[in-house]
Amino acid sequence: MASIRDVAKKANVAACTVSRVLNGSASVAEETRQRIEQAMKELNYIPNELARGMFKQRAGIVAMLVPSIRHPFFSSLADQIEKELYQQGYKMMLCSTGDDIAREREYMKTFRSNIVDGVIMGVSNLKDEEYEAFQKPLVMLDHKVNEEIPVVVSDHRTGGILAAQKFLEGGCRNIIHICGLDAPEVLSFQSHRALEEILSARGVQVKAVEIKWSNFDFDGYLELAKMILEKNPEIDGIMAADLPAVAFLKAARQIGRKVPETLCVVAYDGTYVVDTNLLDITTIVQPVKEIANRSIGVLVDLLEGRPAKPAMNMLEVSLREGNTTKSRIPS
Amino acid sequence: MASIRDVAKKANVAACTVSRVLNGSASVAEETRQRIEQAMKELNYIPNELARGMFKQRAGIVAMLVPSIRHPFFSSLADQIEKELYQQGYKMMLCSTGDDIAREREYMKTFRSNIVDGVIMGVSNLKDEEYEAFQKPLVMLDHKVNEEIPVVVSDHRTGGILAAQKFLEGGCRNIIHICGLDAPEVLSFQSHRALEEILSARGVQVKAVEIKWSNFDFDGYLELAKMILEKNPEIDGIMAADLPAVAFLKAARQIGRKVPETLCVVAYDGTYVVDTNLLDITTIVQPVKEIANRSIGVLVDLLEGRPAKPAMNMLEVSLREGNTTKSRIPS
DNA sequence: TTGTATGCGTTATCAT
DNA sequence: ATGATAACGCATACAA
Repeated sequence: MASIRDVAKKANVAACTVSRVLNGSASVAEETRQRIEQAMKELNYIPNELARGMFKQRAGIVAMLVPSIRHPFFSSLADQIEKELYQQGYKMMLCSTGDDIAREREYMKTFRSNIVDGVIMGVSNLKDEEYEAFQKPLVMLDHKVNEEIPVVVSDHRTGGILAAQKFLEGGCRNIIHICGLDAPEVLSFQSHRALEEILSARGVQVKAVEIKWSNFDFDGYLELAKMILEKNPEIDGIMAADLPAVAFLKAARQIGRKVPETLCVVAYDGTYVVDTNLLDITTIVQPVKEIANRSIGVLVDLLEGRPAKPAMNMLEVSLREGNTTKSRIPS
Repeated sequence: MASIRDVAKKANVAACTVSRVLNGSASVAEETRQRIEQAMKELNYIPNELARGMFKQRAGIVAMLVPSIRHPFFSSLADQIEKELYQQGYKMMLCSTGDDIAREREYMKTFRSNIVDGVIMGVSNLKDEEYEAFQKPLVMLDHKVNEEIPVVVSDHRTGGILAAQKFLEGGCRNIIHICGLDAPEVLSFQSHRALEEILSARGVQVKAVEIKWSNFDFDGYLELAKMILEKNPEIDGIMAADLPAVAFLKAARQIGRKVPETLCVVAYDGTYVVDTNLLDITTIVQPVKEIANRSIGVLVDLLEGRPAKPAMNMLEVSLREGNTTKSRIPS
């Protein structure tokens, strides 16, 4: 690999002059510039970004950590984030933890070692102190650590409210919500709070069933769904992320439960998994594009030392009405 | 950020002694080691990988370039590749081109600048010379440049043969194959060759319709499918990647075409998009895990200077039989 | 066992 | 307009 000094030698100048041509950082005589550009071409020279990064204390890379790259929500989000980063002149390093705490911790350690400039955390199973001890710009998704670290999150409370209304309209009495872990800092759990608040006030039963996102095994979801529906015939409403929601629809069909007549299903996320389904699924849609845009906006501001925006960034969800829920109670 | 010299100062030793403790590269007195480890802890020291990489001429990062991170096939593959890389001690940098040639070229340039050690090319729209001029280990997916650059590819010819058999069994007479571009170096086109060879020998019409992978817009696929089915009522067989295949199934249902009675559909890839469908879709399955394993095996061998394996790595596809095709011609 | 000197490739500062 | 020098943080060869 040709270095800047090889180019300098070939063009009969000092290395720093080559550097000046490279960066346009100072005026160089036209004739000298030509010689240097010629030499760069002949040597097929490309600057070493490692050395550059070392000098500038900046790698030009942002890491994103997710539970699974395959997961449709995270792959859609990562796709958008990469696009945003590209526009801002950064590269993305996408890593996945498989929801394994040790791997998350290990990656966080790697990220501190100057290989990346900042991190988007799409997974967060460590203790708050560990995020607070991270000494670089960090943006958390769906997880509030404290008042300092920026967080980008969908308005899950509204998501829960919208879903609750659908269940009420459908006259449902026994709801199961397939969801993530319950912890005060896990903001997506707000959807469950809202659901429960509204529905139990109307005497509707709501039960949470916790699963891990990274157990991203559709057949497993399908078995779970079948088991739940068979063991609990009184269940008449399901809220779940796109993938488990689809699993319930498939399970319902297999055991002969009619949707939406005897079972209402609301999917949560709105990835292409709902689009590709033959049914038109009622869905709470997270604004993936806006999440990506806001996350990178906040992170790049931090990276480039611009004034900080508010730490809490909440974005609107929307309801897409399909026919896996009933619009009105038949009277 | 504490540097190795800060640690050295605190522990009253020279920097190289700290380095020795870090790497276990030479014996250090037990008491000295303790002092150093203590100092590292107190300073919350983490080695600077940029500096390390600069010295070692190695970044510990492998790039993967794909047309779209969202695409279920590529996100599944990227997920596996990341796992394989992690096991081998490398990080992955995942980038997408949106099938834009300029972006692919730009990324290739970035990848040469010592920021990554090698590249997995999941997209390849440049001229062969550009890949040949790349001076680092490269593994191409589905694309043969020459006899030197390693390529990992599914046995698409067999894929085409398996599909052709299904169409023959179903008595289909007019097939449409939704596929990528036709070029000698694009190996996935072999499936089309095989399909045509076998079917036209039996007097079955086969027509190729080219689409771009990155136009990853399900509604667009759906419109296309509806248009094709309505304008060509004689069509009785479809082969397409998972996503467009599902679009055809949805379109068929919308315009009242019966599957598999009057329309057979074979999906190609076998991502979870077919799993999540309510129908049981006949599918040619690419061995994603094996592709990832072989790709990284070959690449890491190159990176670590081990003897090169054969350049051509072809992996077996399999048929998963569903009920979007007929098993026997009703006589 | 430990320390000194040097280089990896780049760029900023200061000098000419 | 151009060059010499030093520094970024680390790891090696060599010396002590």
